[in-house]
Amino acid sequence: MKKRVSIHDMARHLKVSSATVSLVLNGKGEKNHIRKELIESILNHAREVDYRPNLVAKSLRTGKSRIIGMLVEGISNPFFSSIASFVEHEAYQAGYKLFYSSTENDPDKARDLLRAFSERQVDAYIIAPTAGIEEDVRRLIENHQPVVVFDRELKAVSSASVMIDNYKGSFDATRHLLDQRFRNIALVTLESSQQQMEDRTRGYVDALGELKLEPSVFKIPYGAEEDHVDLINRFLLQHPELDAVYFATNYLALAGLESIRLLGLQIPNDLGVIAFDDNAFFNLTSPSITSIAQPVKEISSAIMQLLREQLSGELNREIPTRIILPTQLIVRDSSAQKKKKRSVATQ
Amino acid sequence: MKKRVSIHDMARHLKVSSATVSLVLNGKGEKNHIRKELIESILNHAREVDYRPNLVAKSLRTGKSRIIGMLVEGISNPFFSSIASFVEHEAYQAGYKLFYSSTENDPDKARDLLRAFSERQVDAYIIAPTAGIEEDVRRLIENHQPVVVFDRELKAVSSASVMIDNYKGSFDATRHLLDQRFRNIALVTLESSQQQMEDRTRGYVDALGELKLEPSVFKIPYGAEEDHVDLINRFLLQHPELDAVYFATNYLALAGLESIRLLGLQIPNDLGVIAFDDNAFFNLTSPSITSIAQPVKEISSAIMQLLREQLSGELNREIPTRIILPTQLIVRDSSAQKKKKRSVATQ
DNA sequence: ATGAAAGCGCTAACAC
DNA sequence: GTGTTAGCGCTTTCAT
Repeated sequence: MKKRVSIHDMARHLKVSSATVSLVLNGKGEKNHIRKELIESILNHAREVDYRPNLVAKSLRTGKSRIIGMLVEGISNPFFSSIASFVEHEAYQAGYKLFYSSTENDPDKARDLLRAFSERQVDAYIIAPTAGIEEDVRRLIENHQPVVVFDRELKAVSSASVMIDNYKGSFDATRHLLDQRFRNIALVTLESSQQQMEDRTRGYVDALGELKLEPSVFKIPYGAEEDHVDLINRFLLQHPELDAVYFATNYLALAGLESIRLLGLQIPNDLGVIAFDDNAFFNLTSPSITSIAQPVKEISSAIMQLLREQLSGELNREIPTRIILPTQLIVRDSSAQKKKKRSVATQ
Repeated sequence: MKKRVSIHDMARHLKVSSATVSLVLNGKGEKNHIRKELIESILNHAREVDYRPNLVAKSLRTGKSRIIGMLVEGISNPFFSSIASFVEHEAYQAGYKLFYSSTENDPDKARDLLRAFSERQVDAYIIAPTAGIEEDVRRLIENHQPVVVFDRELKAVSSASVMIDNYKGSFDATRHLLDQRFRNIALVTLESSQQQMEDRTRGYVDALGELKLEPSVFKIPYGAEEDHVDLINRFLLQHPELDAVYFATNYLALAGLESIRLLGLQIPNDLGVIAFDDNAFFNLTSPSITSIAQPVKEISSAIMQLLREQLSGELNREIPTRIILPTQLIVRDSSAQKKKKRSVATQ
């Protein structure tokens, strides 16, 4: 194994001091009035021996790592993986590497990963928080670490954050179903106290409330993804009066569509469908699926913008910035206007 | 900002040496005959002040980081994100963190990331290689770094690797279409010299060859995803003789299905469809889509197994292990037997 | 215009 | 049983 060459090895070889080499390699040669030719020869030699700085040593010395740590719920969730992908791209341009990891909604794992990031001296944190890590995030902020929270509000922690307007998105979606003459609309959501899920539920309830309709909320326990289809099957069978279903998040929609297929129900005639979170495939199913799209790209840019402000230290205000982005209703065939017949029958 | 407490701070406070603290904190107190009560009080104090070791310093000292670096093509590709997710889980159990990053199939970015990993002293590498980084990977292996390559062979570099049998998977898929009486089958693939794509093409060509049928391969330039649909549209319009299409990778299938929808073609009567890489949605489209599934979970386990062998240093053989996993053909409606009429008409 | 030296926080060999 | 010490590779101030 060729031993890694260090700055000292090169200094020795060139008969200069390691300080000189360090300065030159960091582009501070000019500024420190080092001879042009010396600069040249140091640069050349470094190239020759394929010098690779040891960034661990550098980090230890400078306290910086040029790494951003990102915590998401699950990287296999397309919403998070596409955000990660956009943010990574922008971070890369700004000279940062992005390291992401999944919490699987487990506060212990989340805490553990946060700790791992902190122990590795990441320069900033992007967090889709899971309930129960309020204290840990608060501590980061108190210690003046750059932090941006997204997707879910962390109640009782005041941080820079990028959210979408879950309430309005949900209200509009429900409203759209009502406009299309659906009247018995169920919401299938997660049994979880996540703020964004509560906002979506409120939006749904309020939209129904305007027409004095009763909500019908089905809460699915978090985890146990393999049971989702069964649970939804059972729910739909127990509620033949329903004429539309609104799925509050992407994987519930997936399970729900599977369930509807298994039960042999026709969309939208037997059951209208709308889903929170758009998906490339919603355009390809028959019928295509109406959805509430989150502005993934805008969310990513907003995250990086808030992060850059903090990293550059420009930001000194005590009130952290909060960016709230609108969702977009994408109307497709699964919410096509109900035929009169059944609509009347079920009233 | 509460200053981070170091091992020295604690040593000073407890009036012992930092070495003692270090030993105790690393669980080597017993072994080094340190008094039970001293151990206790050190542990207690550490808890009290919420001591967080600086792993950067630790890494610098030990040369280890307990980090595995993983390079994938794009984390927003469900194939890679689900592998990442499984590997992360297993790595976590083994006490390693997984940091992943996307190459976007750009050799420069790949090299850059590999370098970033190496500069950060990662303990092992998992690489879905892009063409052009042979040298860099070879160098890692020469330097006795644990490396596992997956998804794509790196010609001319001998490394531990986990592959799937692309040739056979592709052969079987084509064979299946032939068995279903399709005769004019096009392959839509990427214009790329990636080994796995070539293997898939060979499988397709050979299966057709058995019936002395001519292949029809359409190669799409890499990148420019927004043009994929257009390109496929044009290809399909120029080849009305086709009765089936085989998409060589997941996002091509996505674009292809979109194109078929836009052209108003009926699957499978106008056009049979089969796709490499399964997807949760293939079950939900109408008709459902026949696919060749990669054993994602098995691939992930195999990767970690090979990595563990190398990390534990058990493995001294010169011939690196190569694991090849089978694919699975999942027959759905998009490849349902062709009706006689058109099949005859097009001959 | 360049070098010497201190030190980032931690570990491990060796003293005592 | 516990402390001393010497670095890991790098940056940066200060001296020359």
